Amino acid sequence: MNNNKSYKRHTVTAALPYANGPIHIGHLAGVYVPADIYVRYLRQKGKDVVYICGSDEHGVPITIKARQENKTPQQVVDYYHHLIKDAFQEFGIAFDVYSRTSADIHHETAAAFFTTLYDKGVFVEQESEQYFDEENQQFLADRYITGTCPHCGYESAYGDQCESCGTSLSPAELIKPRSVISGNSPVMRKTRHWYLPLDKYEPMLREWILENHKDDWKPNVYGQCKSWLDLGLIPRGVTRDLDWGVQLPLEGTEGKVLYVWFDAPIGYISATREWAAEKGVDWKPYWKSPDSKLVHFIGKDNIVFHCIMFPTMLHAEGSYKLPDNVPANEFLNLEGDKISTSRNWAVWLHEYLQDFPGKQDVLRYVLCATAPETKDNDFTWKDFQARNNHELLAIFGNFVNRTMVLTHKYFDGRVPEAGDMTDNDRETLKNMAAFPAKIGESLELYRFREALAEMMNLARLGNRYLTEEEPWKKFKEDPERVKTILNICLQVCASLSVLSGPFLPFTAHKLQEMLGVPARAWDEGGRSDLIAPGHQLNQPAFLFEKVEDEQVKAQLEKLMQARKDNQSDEDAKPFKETTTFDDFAKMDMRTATILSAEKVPKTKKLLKMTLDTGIDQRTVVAGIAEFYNPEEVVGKKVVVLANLEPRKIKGIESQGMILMAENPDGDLAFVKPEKDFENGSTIS
RNA sequence: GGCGGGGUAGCUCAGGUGGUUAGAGCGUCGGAUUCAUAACCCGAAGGUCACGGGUUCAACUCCCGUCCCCGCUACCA
Repeated sequence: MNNNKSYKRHTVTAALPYANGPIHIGHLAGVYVPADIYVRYLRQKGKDVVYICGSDEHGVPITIKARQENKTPQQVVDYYHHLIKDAFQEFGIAFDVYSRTSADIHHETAAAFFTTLYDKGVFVEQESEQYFDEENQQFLADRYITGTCPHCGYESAYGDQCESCGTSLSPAELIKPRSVISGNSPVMRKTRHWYLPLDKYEPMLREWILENHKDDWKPNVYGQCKSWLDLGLIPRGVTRDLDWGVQLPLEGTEGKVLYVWFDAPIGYISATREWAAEKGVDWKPYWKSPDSKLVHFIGKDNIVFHCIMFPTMLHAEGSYKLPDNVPANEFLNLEGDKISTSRNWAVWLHEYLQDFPGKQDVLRYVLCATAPETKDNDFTWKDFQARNNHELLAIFGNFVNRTMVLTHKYFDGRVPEAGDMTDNDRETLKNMAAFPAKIGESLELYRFREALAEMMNLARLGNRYLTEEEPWKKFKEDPERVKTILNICLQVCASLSVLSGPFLPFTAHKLQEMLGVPARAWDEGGRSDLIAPGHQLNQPAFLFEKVEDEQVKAQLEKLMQARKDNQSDEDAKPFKETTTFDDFAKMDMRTATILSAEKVPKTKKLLKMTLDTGIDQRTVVAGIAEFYNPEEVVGKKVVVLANLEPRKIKGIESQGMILMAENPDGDLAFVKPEKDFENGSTIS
């Protein structure tokens, strides 16, 4: 049913990297390495395939970064676009096109896409109130508003999230909001936006995903989609008030752009158009013809966009086909911790290429072997070393080297002719012939780890055969026999040079040069006549070198340094701005005793408590349930901010706030008077 | 709290419409070997398949409950 043979062409996309930082091993293992292996395999199968990627260059974070660095957004994306593009290229990720969303062709494509949907009446138009900076005459995106976090009191919280306590916010919740641009307090003003009514397309999505792709999508992808569909979809805004991005192609909408999640996936289409124009072919069949297979490689954080929103857009547009598969991977950790750009806890591709020149294939191998296909996985440098030294080098490299050295020693590097075959010879050749189909099957099911292990089994087959036949013992009495043995070993080497291609392109090429054989199609990989008798081999050279302990140690030290730098940053949480005595005096803080406490149902963090303040009894809700059980809290002496404006939380009115101390690890502890004062005592 | 994914040998992972001794690679130990980058090859040890119930002639595989990890989501005065 999903046999690749029934498809005329393949359109393969890899998630567009966001151009505000470099690429790290998590991106590679999750998306680019598997996608690259898949594409190289298809190409070797002789398929018509286009491999699409590019930089995602719009959105608010880039404009913020530009402002911080005193640059234009274009300068920021130019820098990262080239850094990313060059690193991919050097690493051997063989995109047919690596485009960018700031390119003209993308602006055109995305605007036209929007117009088509607009003309079809797909969108819902709605007015809402948003913060507006009067001095600069512009609406403020969530990230452009800063203010005091209502939760932790941090004074530089953003409109969408507080970076101090991690709470997600909406701009209206911020206390004392300020515009990041002018520093002024913004005002609420009406603005108009366009929404994609995902709810209307729910039946289509249900049938397409839940019924048609029950069996061929990965469980994590299918499950995530089902979860979204069962929760019920709601309209999603596709426009934003911002001056960086694709302008809305409508009259009177200056200052409005497409929201990035609408804009970015269209980037796949724009990139395809760019490629097609250069090549002089028609791009449309790659996206619109039912006999094209469309596959999106992404990480698990992108599932909803690629399985729900983008397909809805394509469907609503009307002339596109929907993706055939979205093989999303889980996440890769590094030395036991989450990879984090802001904490600099990562192995950056451009740094790896510097530290390990010429070792692209080693990283490709390790990342494929430990790819988080079914669950999160951990990358460690020790594992990197072991896989290089004990697998790539000891099994693959060593087999090739043994064969080459023996052939040079006994036959001056000329391929000997095979004579009469023994059972073992025939068995070995028969086994070898099965590899292209076996590996290919795994690849077509997106089981890259399995496929890689199978490829290595071919090298194992060679090693076993060579050891069993012991040509170094037989050469004196029976040189004719040795000719046959080495001929067979060389055929295995030649097969390896074909079948390792998708996984280890640099190594495959090097091996082909060493053997003096051309690149071959995938299905020729198991043949026993890939290298002809009498053919002169080149000198043997090592395919892989040992990774030494010192190199591993250096990488680990680099990471430890990052961790150290990071910790010292965190410990030094800066003081807040100076406040006035008058402001302080406005706060009425009292000692109180907790009379009763219970967990608020259906929440993880909330505790509902009754306090005796000495003056009254009141209800307070606090987010401390992760640190205190209701039972252990009762009877505790606490300090409460008693004149804080009451607020409803989960339907319960909270009349005040209990003062808590928080350490750098995020642990909470009650603040309480040192002596056991009666309830209602004032704090000043 | 709701939802999704996952918890299988020291490590990284396969597996199964329920059925003889639960698999692989790496690591460890032993043997054999010397063509090879002390590598290859052979063999062994290692697992109450997270935990507790249930269904069954039979469960790691199905059902119920619990715990732990990751993600999405709600919540945090």
